[in-house]
Amino acid sequence: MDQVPGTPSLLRAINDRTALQLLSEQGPLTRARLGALTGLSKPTATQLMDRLEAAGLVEALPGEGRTARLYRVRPGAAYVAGIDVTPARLRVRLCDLTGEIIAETSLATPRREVKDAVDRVREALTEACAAAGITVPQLNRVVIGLGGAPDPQTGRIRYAPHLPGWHDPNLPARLRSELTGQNEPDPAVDVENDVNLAAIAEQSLGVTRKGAPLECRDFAVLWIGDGIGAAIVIDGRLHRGYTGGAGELGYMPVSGQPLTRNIRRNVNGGFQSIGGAPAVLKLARSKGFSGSDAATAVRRAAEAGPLGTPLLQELAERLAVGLAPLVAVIDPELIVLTGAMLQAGGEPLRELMTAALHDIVIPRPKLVLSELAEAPVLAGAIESALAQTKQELFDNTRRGNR
Amino acid sequence: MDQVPGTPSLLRAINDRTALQLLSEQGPLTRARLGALTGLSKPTATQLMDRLEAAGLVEALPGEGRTARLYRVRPGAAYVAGIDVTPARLRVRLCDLTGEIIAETSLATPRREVKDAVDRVREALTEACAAAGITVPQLNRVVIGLGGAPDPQTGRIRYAPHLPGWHDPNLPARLRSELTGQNEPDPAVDVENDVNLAAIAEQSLGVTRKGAPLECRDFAVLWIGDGIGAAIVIDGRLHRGYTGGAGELGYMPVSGQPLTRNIRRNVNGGFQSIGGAPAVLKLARSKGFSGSDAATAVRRAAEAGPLGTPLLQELAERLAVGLAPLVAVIDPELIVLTGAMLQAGGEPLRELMTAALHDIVIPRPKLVLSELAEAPVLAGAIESALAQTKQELFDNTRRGNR
DNA sequence: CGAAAAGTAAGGAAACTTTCCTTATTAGAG
DNA sequence: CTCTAATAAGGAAAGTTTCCTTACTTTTCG
Repeated sequence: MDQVPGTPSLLRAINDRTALQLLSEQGPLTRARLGALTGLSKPTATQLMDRLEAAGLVEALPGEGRTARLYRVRPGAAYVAGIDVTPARLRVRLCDLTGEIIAETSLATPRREVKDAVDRVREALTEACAAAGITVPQLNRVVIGLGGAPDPQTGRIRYAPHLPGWHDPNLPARLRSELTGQNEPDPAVDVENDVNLAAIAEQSLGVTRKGAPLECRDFAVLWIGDGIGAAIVIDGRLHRGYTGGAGELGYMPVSGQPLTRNIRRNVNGGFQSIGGAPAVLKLARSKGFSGSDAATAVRRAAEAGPLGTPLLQELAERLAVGLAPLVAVIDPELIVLTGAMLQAGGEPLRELMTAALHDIVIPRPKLVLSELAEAPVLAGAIESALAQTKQELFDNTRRGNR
Repeated sequence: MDQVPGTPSLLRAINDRTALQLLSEQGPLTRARLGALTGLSKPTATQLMDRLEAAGLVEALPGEGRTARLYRVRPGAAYVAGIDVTPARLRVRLCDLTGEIIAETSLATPRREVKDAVDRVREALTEACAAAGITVPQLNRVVIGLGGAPDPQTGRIRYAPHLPGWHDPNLPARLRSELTGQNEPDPAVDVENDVNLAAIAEQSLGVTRKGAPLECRDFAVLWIGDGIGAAIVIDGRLHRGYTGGAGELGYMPVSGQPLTRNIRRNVNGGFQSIGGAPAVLKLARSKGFSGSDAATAVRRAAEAGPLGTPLLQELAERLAVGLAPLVAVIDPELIVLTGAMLQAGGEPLRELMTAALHDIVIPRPKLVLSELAEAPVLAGAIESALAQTKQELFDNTRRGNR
């Protein structure tokens, strides 16, 4: 039920909101242009800008004399951080409200030392903030991506046996309260599955973004790197699932493999036992391709022309078998392929996978390679943090001015 | 982007809309009560009622003198029809705008006579309308449910080999233009998958409805009767998939079965070859239960106590194998079981399925039997038609009064 | 110098709120 | 049983908020 009555002040809230949205999407705008885009009249647009400027969310670009003044979102109105957690290290990226990167650092995980996750996050953030010339309490939101899925009910992180130090059941609460000193504001902290963040990145910056030739609001992302995972976007929104486990295909039973029972105890079986890195590395060796890891071996096969086809064909068929249930269940318009192994397989693997998939299920989604070569998880974390932050700033403006 | 500028008349549209929503959800209301529910003041609520009454959408209940007048949605402001298409017959239900059933008829399909689908729909609707004392052009919307999936792009019906006469590629267009005479308005016609309609019925009237103990906005419906199908509701909205094939699990490859290639030619294999009616009937016979159809055999097993357990256990394990990919992909909060065979299996089968499913996938959704014993597809068709019709009436009011 | 664009001011329209008044019903006291 | 006071409904008038239109001034640029 809409508890919000349609009172006139609701209008201003709506208009302020769309104005800020437009400013952050389309860059600097004049008052007149903003009026045209929102559908509001010139005087109203002026009032609106004055309000937003007074609230500190918007600033005028320095202009000479009485030329049309350009306004933009004030970069320093908020800062956000994205963190990509892998077993080897924590990568941190800091951005201002416009999405400009203001610092990027990396904190390696020392061998054999299992440090508390909260301490490591604090350390990493402090270092990055120092590099950017701001402080941790100035951050509005921190989004942490990792190879696991936080349960929305409990906050506990599941599916992440490879990340020691991240299984404290109070982790979400502690991250929200122990990052800063006593009297300083705490940034909001979200923990999110890394593949989900990659999907957010695809939707705001990648192949499915607005305006791209493959723009779409219903798609899946298949990530195969060290692990296997999928993310699902439905109607433009990420679908996490009730326990946060949507798209966790690694343990899903697949055709051609014997059924694994007592799944919570058995770590083998399911899709990962035919498509996971160890299985693929073994397959590659049996087909005559070697490498230190599966992605390397696959890359060699993809670059070997016809010689690599037997390996790629077998791999494509295995992956299609894992993708088939996803296609039958949600019938996506598009599946974006990413992660080290799929990137390594490149176009040859993509083509073979498409053919193999279309042979075993009835819907025929397009398969495309991700174009986000560089740090999709970090990019998604930043996008997610910015989206949330903007939302909050809009709402605060509204409340403050009522 | 919101192209609608936040002009004051937008407010009235919003308020009119929520008012009608409240009236149709909560039954007759006084002006004062409506004001309280919407958060609007008394005078505004009065104006609003006057507008809606003038537009013919609302009427005052006859009241004596100066007691508080009760207003309700005017039943005759719109009529809708739902049709459940099965190979044996067409069932038609007619309702007024308040959802009251005003007629219900059935049209048997003559043997060996493949009549055009449009003709049969027209015939069925004409008969039902005559019984209700209205005419076909008075219908605002007709929703047709059948065991197949219309492709949203093309409108063609797929996955429905059992319905001859329904494969005309122009069917959607013809249904929209050939049901009435030349100068009469045509009702809007939607063709929808029957399991999807059952899911809509669950959400508005069944176990997941608002206020029910198991209310939820993310769930799946598993339907096993003559065929196998699933429907997926995410964030309260039905997910149909890009080609309309979401939840078509029948042809999905499953663990323990050999992979079926060239799926568009081969009609065997996949989930239906272990969980479909013929396979289950065969299984039942091998376990000593007979019956004219699979549901009957399963019912006997469910009523046989421990004697039936071997059959039910095997059946539960098969169905769990088919459900596992759905759970791994979307991680629903709840799965509603319905359709003749699952209803026949009842609580014993549900329990065994729950245990079998929890043994092979990590998320543990609740499995519940549908409580909609009577014609869920028809109920869903009516609900769907009413929802759409209300939407349209609201918008018309807005436009008309602007 | 004149036209176009940007900013500003004033008056008006649409929607909602608050406040007050009248009228009818209802409950309780005599 | 009758009268009176409280309560609730309906309605009218005045005031707010938000936006729009129109008209005017200032500045830039051809």
